[in-house]
Amino acid sequence: MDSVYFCADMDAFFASVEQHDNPDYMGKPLIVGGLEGHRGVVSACSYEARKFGVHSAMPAATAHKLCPDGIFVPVRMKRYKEVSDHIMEIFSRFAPEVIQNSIDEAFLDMTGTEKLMGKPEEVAARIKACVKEETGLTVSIGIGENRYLAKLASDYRKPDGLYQVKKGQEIEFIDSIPLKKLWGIGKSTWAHLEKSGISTAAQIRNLSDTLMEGMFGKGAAEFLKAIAYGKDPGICMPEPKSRSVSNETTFEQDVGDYAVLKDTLLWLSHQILFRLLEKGWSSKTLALKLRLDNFSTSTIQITQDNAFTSAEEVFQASLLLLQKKWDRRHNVRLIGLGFQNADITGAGQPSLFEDIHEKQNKVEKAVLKLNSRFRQNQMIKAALLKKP
DNA sequence: TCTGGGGTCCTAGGACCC
DNA sequence: TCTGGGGTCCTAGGACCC
Repeated sequence: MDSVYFCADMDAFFASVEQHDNPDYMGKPLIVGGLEGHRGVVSACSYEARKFGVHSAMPAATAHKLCPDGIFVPVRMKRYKEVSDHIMEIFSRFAPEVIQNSIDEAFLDMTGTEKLMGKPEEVAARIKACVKEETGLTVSIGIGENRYLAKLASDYRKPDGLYQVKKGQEIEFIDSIPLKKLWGIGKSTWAHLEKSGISTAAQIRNLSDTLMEGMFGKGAAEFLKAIAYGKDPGICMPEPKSRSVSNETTFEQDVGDYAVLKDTLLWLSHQILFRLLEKGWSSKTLALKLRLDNFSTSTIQITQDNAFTSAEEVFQASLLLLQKKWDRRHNVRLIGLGFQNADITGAGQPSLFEDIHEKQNKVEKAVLKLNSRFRQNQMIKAALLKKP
């Protein structure tokens, strides 16, 4: 039986949600994120804004220069998550297996559903109509015999696209897309390819495996070979090999004051520990990330024998890492803290003895509960306030 | 232009063990 | 005295994606 995959990818998702929620923004250049006077980048923008050259990940200042009359709004992640959950639920009505790949994108395994559901293109059209009717948003759907082709196909006719890579036309399809636009080829790989005189997928197919390996290393060579033939290089892992939880913050002005860094680490320690506990995970490895005023970035991490159990413990460890990594010669632009290699089995084995952090752990779990209730209260309050 | 925040995977080298 | 091969764990950095 032939495999059939859909990749469903929302069009300009954050910007479309904002336009839908605020009809005044419809048809206008709308930019989410990249607020004036702040350090930051554009998270998403409407197709009207793209005409000015604005795109996501663009620095705020550049976006303002290119599109001075654009409407700039802050990111409302909670709202996008709500809409995302609704859309994923819609997908699950049509597909036996839905793998969510990001907030606005999912892979649907439609293999073997044709008798029950109809031809792939017809089902895709029904999904698009359903999403449009229930959320007012458009989604582009790509269809292919593997997830990689489906992913590229979802991008092929954006926005509001529907494209199927037909059997036997995989190579032709790959060759119709500029090599540097293929998923998985970023800035560095493209620079490397160009330097090696490679600019098309056909060239990659024509080079021997040995030659490719010599130029790019085994892993990258296999990846490039796979995608040049339109094969799935492993675009989404059903079970991630490791999990992490991290928070980071970029200061509006670079910081040289140790006390400020210390305060920020205290805050970050609570954030990441709460989030870790909320998920029911545990971790023995704490990582500190620093970005200095010259934009150089480095990390340092430590692995203990036992999982971290209290924010105070995390905080103390983070201070040690900071002392090791920061020589005070440069001010700090960004500081971040994260747990690596989290144990997600929930078996986060409590130590044999009631250790000194045990009490604190209990306190923090209680605070965590309070916190989530507090958030709900805040939401309720906010909702009440909004009513005239 | 002046560069967010949250993730995942890979690589290479060192330590340590058998 | 010189020196293997494999495995695992850990670290730091890098690449890429949304």
